[in-house]
This record gives sequence, C-alpha cells and structure tokens, in this order.
Amino acid sequence: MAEIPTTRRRRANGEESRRKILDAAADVASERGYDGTSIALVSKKCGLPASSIYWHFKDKDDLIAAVIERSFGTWLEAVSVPDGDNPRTRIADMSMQIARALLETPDFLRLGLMLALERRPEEVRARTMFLSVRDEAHRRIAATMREFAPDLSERSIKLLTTYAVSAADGLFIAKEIGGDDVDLIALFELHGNLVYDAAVSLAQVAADR
Amino acid sequence: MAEIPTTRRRRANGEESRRKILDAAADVASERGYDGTSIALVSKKCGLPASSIYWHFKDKDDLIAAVIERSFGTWLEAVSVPDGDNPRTRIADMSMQIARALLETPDFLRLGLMLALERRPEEVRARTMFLSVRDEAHRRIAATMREFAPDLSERSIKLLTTYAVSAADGLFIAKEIGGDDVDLIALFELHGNLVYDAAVSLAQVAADR
Amino acid sequence: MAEIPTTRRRRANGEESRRKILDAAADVASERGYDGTSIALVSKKCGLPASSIYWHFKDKDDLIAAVIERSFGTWLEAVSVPDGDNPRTRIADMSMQIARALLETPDFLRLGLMLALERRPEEVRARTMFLSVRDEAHRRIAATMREFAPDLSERSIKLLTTYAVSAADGLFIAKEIGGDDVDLIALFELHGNLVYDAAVSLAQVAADR
Amino acid sequence: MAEIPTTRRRRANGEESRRKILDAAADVASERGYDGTSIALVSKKCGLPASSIYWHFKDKDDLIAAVIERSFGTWLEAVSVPDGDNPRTRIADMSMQIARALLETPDFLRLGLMLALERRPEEVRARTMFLSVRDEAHRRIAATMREFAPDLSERSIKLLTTYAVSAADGLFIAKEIGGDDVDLIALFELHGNLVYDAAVSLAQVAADR
DNA sequence: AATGAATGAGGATTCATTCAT
DNA sequence: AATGAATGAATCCTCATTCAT
Repeated sequence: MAEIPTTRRRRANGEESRRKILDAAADVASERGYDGTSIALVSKKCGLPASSIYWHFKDKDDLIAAVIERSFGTWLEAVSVPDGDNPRTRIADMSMQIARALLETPDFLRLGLMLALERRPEEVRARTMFLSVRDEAHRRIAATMREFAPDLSERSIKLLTTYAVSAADGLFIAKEIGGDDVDLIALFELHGNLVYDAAVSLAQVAADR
Repeated sequence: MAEIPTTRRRRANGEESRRKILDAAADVASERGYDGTSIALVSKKCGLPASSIYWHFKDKDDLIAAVIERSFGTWLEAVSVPDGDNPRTRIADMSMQIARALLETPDFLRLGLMLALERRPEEVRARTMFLSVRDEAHRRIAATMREFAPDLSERSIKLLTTYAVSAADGLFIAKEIGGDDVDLIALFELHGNLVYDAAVSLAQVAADR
Repeated sequence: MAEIPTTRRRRANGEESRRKILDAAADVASERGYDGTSIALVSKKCGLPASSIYWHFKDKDDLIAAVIERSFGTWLEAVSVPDGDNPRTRIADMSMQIARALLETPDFLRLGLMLALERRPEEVRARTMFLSVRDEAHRRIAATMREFAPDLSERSIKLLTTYAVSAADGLFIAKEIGGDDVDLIALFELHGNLVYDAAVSLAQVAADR
Repeated sequence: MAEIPTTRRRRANGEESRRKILDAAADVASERGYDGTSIALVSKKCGLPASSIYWHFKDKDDLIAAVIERSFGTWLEAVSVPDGDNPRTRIADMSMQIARALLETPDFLRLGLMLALERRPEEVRARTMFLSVRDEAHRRIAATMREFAPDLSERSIKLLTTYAVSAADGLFIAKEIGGDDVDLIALFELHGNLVYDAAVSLAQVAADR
C-alpha cells in the first residue's frame, strides 16, 4: 500500500510545530513580558518538549523576536493605506483601521511596549526589532504629513508625528487596562480629529509667516 | 571633638535600611520590570543581605508594591493644582508641571506602565496599587473638567479625561524610548492645547443642543 | 501612690512568657516533628519575637527538650500506681489510667515516638531525654512484674515488659491515626488482659520446671 | 573484546537514574523523616544534581510518596499467605514472616510511622499513601479473621484486627529503638499466640450467647 | 524533525542564631 | 526580661540550555 513519504509528513509537522510554539510564546509573553516568559511555560502550553523549542529557535531571545516579527506581520495586514481626496476623511479612516487592528490583534503592541519600557543593559533582540518597526511606521506617517501639509516645518512634522503615534500608544494602554469600560473606537476618532486640527492650525501659522 | 564610632553605622537602623532597600529596588525594577527584579540584585545594590530584605518586606510582591507607593508619593509632591482665572492657562500650567515631574521622577510611571501591561493570572499587588492610584488621578481630573465645562455630558467628560490621561502616558513612553530626540515639554504643551480645544468644542456642541 | 515593683511584674511575665513559648512549641512540634518545628513558627504562635525565645532557651534543641520534659511531667501526674490485692484488677486499673492519660495529653508520646523513630547522626537532646524517661518506665514495670511473678526468668520478664510497653505504643499510634474510629479504652482493656494471661501462663511453665 | 565506552555510563539512562534517586531518598528519609530529607542531601547521595531529581519527580512530596510506594512493594513480596489446617500454626507462620520482613526491609514501616505521627495541616502525599496501604492491610487481616472465627461480632473483629496490626507497629518501634537488645522474633511469636488466644476466647463468649 | 535526560546557575524564601539596645 | 534588626547558610525549586539518540 502506498504510503505518504515520511519526510513529507515530517516537514509539514515541522511547520505546524513552529506555529504551535509561536502561538504559545505569544500568549505567554504578552501575559508576562520577557523575563516572565519561561521556556518551560511555553513548552507546557504548546505540548512540545523544551528541547524541541530549541530545535526551531536558537534561544529565548530568538523565539521572542520571532513572536514580535510574526505578530507585526499579522498586524500590518489589517492596516491598509486609505485613499480619497478629503484629508480629514482619510485620517479618520486610518484612525479607525488602527483602532480595529489593535482590538483584534493587541499582542503586537502590548508585548512591544512592555519590551520598550525596559532599559536593561544587555540587548534584547525583540526590543530592537519592535523599535525599528516602530521607527519605520514613524517615518511613513511623517512622509504622509509632509504631503498633506507641505508648509509645515520639519520640527512641526516631527512633533505632530510623535504626538500622533505616541498618544495612540497611550490610548491602546488605556484600553488594555480599562477593558470594556474604555471605548477605543471613540478615543481614536477623537484622536484623529485632534491631530488633524493641530496640523491645520500649525500649517496656518507657517503659511502666515 | 567626640566622633561617632564607626560601629554605629553597622548598628541596626531600620528606617535607613528600609530606605536603602527601596532605593535599590526602585532602580532595578524600573530598569527590568517585575520578573527581572531579583532579590539578589536588589541585595547587591543596597549592600544588605537578601535575608535582611525579608525582615523589612514580606516578599518580593510587597517590596515592589512599596516601591510604587513611595514613588507615587514623591511624584505627587511635584504636582500642585494651579490657580488663576484663565482655564487655558491653568491647563497649560498643569501640563508643564506633569511634564517636568515625569522628567524628574520617571520611575513611578515607567514601572507602573510595565506592570499595567502585564496580564498574569495571579494578582500582583504592585500592579493593583498602581491601578488604584491611577484611578484616583482619573477621578480628580474628571472633577476638574466638570467644573470647567458644566455643560458636558458624563460620556464626554469620561472620554476627554481618558484621552487626557492616556495620551499623556503615551507621550511619556515616547520620551522613554526616544530619549533626547524627544521634546517632552513641547509634546505636553501641544497636548494641553488639544485637550482644551476639544473640551471647548464639545461644550459648544452640548450648549447648542 | 504605691506601685507594684517593676521587677516583680517582670519576673512574673518572664514565667508566663516561658510558658507561652513552651505551649506554642509543644503544639508545633507534635504537629510537625523536630525538623518541621521552626523558631519562626513558634514565635508566630506564641506572639513573642524569635529573639525572646532565645532569651529563655539556649537553642532549638534546648527548647524541644524542655517541651518533652514538661509534657512528661504533666503525663506522669495523670498516672498513679494502683493498689489492691488482685493482680488482674491492678493491671486493668493501670491500663485504664494509661489509656486515659494518653487521651488527655497525647503530646508527650506522639512527639517522643516521632523523635525515637529518627536515626540522624547528630544527637538530639529531646530524643535522648525521651528514651531515658522511657527506660525508667520500663525498669519500673519490670520491677512490678518481678514482684507479681517471682518465678519468671529474667528473659521472660524482659520479653513481657517490652511487649507490654511497646504494644501500648502501637495502640496509641492506632488511636492517633484512626481518631474516633478507634476505641483506645477497649484496646487497652484487651491489652491488659492479654499481658496478664501471658504472665500467668509463662509463670506456670516456669513453676512446672 | 570490544569494550563498552565509558561515556556510556554518562549517557542518559532514565530508569537507572530514577532508581538511584529513590535509593538515596529512601535512605535519607528513613533516617531523618520528611522535613529532614533535603533534596541537596539526596542529590549528594545519588550523585545526580538536584535539578535532575526534579526531572524525575514533580517535587519533594512526589519523591517521598514514590519511596513509600516502592518500599511497600518490596515489603509485600516478602510476605506470603501461609496455608495449612491448624489456625494457630498459620498465625504463627504469618507472624514470623512479618517479623522477618521487618528485619530485612524496615524502611517502609519506619518512614510510614514517622509520617503517620505527624499532623501537619497541609496534605503530605506520602502520608496519605502510607495510610491507604495500611488500610488495605487492615481489611485483608479482618477478612482472614472472619474466616477463622465466623462467630465473632464485627466489633470484636475490628478490635482484634486493630490490636494485631497496631501492637505489631509498637513491637517494630521497640526493635528500632532497642536494636540488638530486642528480640523481634520472640516478640512476634508471643504476639501471634496472644492474638490467637484472644480470638479463641472471644469466639467462645460469642458462641455461648 | 524531535525528544528524554541532564545540568550548573540562579530564583525566592526560610533557617537558626546573634547582637546591640 | 525583652526585642528590632541583621546575617550567612540552607531551603525547595525553576532557569535557559545542551547533548546523545
């Protein structure tokens, strides 16, 4: 009787094992942070022995960096660049998308912020990865702003961008803490409007000069 | 002149030891978070043996909760309620104070946010303490807003307050991450203005109804 | 106004403190054995700081030896040598007394047996004390037997005495384990009769020779 | 002749390691009891690091429970049910077997009794295991008694069984304490006869009614 | 591709004890 | 007569990681 070649099956299992490990690690890490994530805990959650985790990942650092990487990918897929003529509408659109993405896959930002807040001496790759991903987002948003309001000084662009991004972080945290008591959608709506208004008024000032 | 004998320093001095331990723990905890804070590290930093830490604090949880408690106290002292007639000025004043307090004693918020982001199943007393302290701040700000803009609906008050508090958290994080690249004072100035404008425009809508 | 001299009061408190410590130590030790009895536990149970325990007792060994000593005293008071002509009645009497004493103050034998079963290399004073107290009891019972049955060989005396004493230990343990399911009084009644019968029949054999 | 390479011995060998750990733990535990058995001591005795002990056993409780379980197995093998027509002979036979088993493998009962005497609030699995094993033995002996003396009331059966088992415990302890001074075989011979006589005389009383 | 077993370092916490007051 | 504070050694147990199979 014809049998499915063993190698085939095994390779497929390999993929699946990797996925199971990442799922478990994401769970644990976003629950307890970097130090709180022990290989033993991940092993128990995914059902594979600790040594198998080391077959798929070099070390703990590598594992958590992979978690960040994958969850950022998932997250990105949920956010697309909106188009249209009306800047206010487009910003509002963007805000909604980000809010919804955060509600659906909060792991990325939660774990990222946890890592970002730590200041330990040794390098943690997952932290570096998060920060660079975040930097990239920052740059793109700055570019969009420049396009919308060409009169704005670089200083104003940077200020506005930083405000836009980091206040959003704060709103996300509020939702994480407050749970159902917090209406993240409404907060992001407000945030989008405020940033837009700020951009308009700063642009006015610049143009008047 | 009679000199205080050296042995004196070696003598039991509960108050001072407790202080030294708290200092060390605050340092370590705001650098590495809850799990990253090992008693051995704190012991090394404060010069007292680990067992002495357990004389002053029930356990690690108790120690870190005490760190949060004390650092909140320090922080509060730095923020006083401003007075004056012009609401915009008063809000701007408040913003500056908070920004400066965050620059001077960032430990409280950094550790607090790290704890807040975790969602481990067991209770962490320091986390609970941070959240209750934060709740209190929230309530006070809401009260001030009600005073300024009596026409605002409770829903709007809550939305604005949450926005004001949590965006500030985000700005703080941006400063923590970005270091000298980030101008926290400017960010808080912008934030104060935006919240004020938002309050005014929401109040307008309410009054028009 | 006349005041009770301080020294007086203090000395009285000293006695009481010692008593409180011994009470607590007896409790803990008969619950958890020698190693399981920590000074901290005793301190918590009696309300005095650990250092106060060391004022009253040289060290842990000394404390537990004192516990054994005191509880043996209490125990002895409950057992008096019965008199009368009929040997069977006297033995039955004795049995009942011992059974009742064990029901009322079981700490002595429980802790004693726990200590006796251990075979650690270093000497434990409480163990030695228990064993010597037990030896003394053994000798007295042997003397009584010799009086009752002068014909018995020394070997028989020893065998019977050992049987009488150690089976009683076993019955006590059965009660400790079985609680209300075990009727210690009935067991001791049976035991008394069996030992008496054994003595009689061994004496018969000896006389016949 | 090809030699087994030395490295072989260093290779992982779960079964043997487990056995070595159990051997060491049995040694230590029957010498010092539950609390006195430290993992470090067991580790030193078996040559494996403490962390390896935790690979084979969940925790100390689990380890000591396993010791009890295994030593009971060994013990059981040494005691077989004797047959024959004469009840007195059969009981005497049984007594001898038990006495000899206790002399050869005393660990089981020594550790078991140590655990049984403790009354700590938290559950100790090894204790529970010992007690259940002991219960089973009790039930079997009661069944045998019922067969021998069908006229005996249940109360008498229970009394006799408890006496038979628990006095035996006591004799064992006497041997543990007294060492070579105590003739365990003679004590068990006497014990067997006394229990037999008691059964006969109680059965007589029952039949007369 | 996977895993049972092992391991040294380090985790939090408790230990019995001491000492200055 | 008593105690707050301190301390080094030991407690149980988990850590990240490796290695032979």
